[in-house]
Amino acid sequence: MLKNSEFVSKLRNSGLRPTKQRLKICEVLFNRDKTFHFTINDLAKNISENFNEKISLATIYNTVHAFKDKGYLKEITISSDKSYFDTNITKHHHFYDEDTNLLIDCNDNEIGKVNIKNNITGKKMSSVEVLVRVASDTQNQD
Amino acid sequence: MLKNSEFVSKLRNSGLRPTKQRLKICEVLFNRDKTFHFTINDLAKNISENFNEKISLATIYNTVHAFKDKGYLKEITISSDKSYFDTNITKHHHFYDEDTNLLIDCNDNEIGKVNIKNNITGKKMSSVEVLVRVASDTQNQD
DNA sequence: ATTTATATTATAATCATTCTAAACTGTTGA
DNA sequence: TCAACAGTTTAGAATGATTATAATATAAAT
Repeated sequence: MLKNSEFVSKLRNSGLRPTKQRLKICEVLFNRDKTFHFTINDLAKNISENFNEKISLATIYNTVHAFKDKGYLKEITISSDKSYFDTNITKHHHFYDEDTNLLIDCNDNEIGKVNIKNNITGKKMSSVEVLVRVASDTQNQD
Repeated sequence: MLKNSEFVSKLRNSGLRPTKQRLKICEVLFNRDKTFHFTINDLAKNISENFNEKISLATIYNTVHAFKDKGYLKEITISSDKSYFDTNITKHHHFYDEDTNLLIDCNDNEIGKVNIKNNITGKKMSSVEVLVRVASDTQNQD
């Protein structure tokens, strides 16, 4: 639950001008109690349906990517045609419900630490992510 | 290292007619000692450069998807704009080298068993996959 | 052989994303 | 305060990967 002036400094601190559009997107994404997952399409729809001001689709793309680059969002790719963004930027894993197409964060008490015994020589690990796909017992068994 | 007659029965057994095009694609994908990763583009290029016969891009898409649906290939999505297919269909995890854009299979002795303590109620886990992104120490630290 | 279902093909259509370049806005500092 | 500049937004066009189309060809069944 951040307020407008905090978004202004957050943006300024990362070299992004606090424009009307970016502040609106901050409000939609970060002015909440809980983190959540969204697609670009979800976000565009949310803004156009719930607010009077219209933000161009190009700006939504630009802003989401800028926020991702600055580390305010994480991207989670489920399949070639489904990309989600996550406002939870801490290290965590996901369940993906194939019946509902919903992503669900894992708590640390749900998936234990992944034990990586050997890394590629000369490389640094930049992330370790687990995706557990789930589906109801009676379908999607393929 | 399978031979042509084996591909014919493999295809017939899964309800796919053993056409010239599918057999050629089988040969390119499965007539090898080691499994490997490829993109649709890699495969199309490989076929057009190394063989006289030309296979339509639509057929390559259709065939790769048919093979995936039948369980002869696994798809690995790295980001929204990069999708790889893997001829290794056993359960395993991956390293992704962000410098070279290369996928590397993990052996079981490189990543220990992922310990999932709680699944979503009423759901069956259909897959558990770990992706470890790596990059050289001197770049891609963001 | 003939028929029927399935597969291939070139090309067109689609759709998400990115590009473009003109108009606009935030910031700086005179 | 206000010009000047750099950064931002915008609508619409361009791109590019994937999928649809519908005519032709091929495999399998009768």
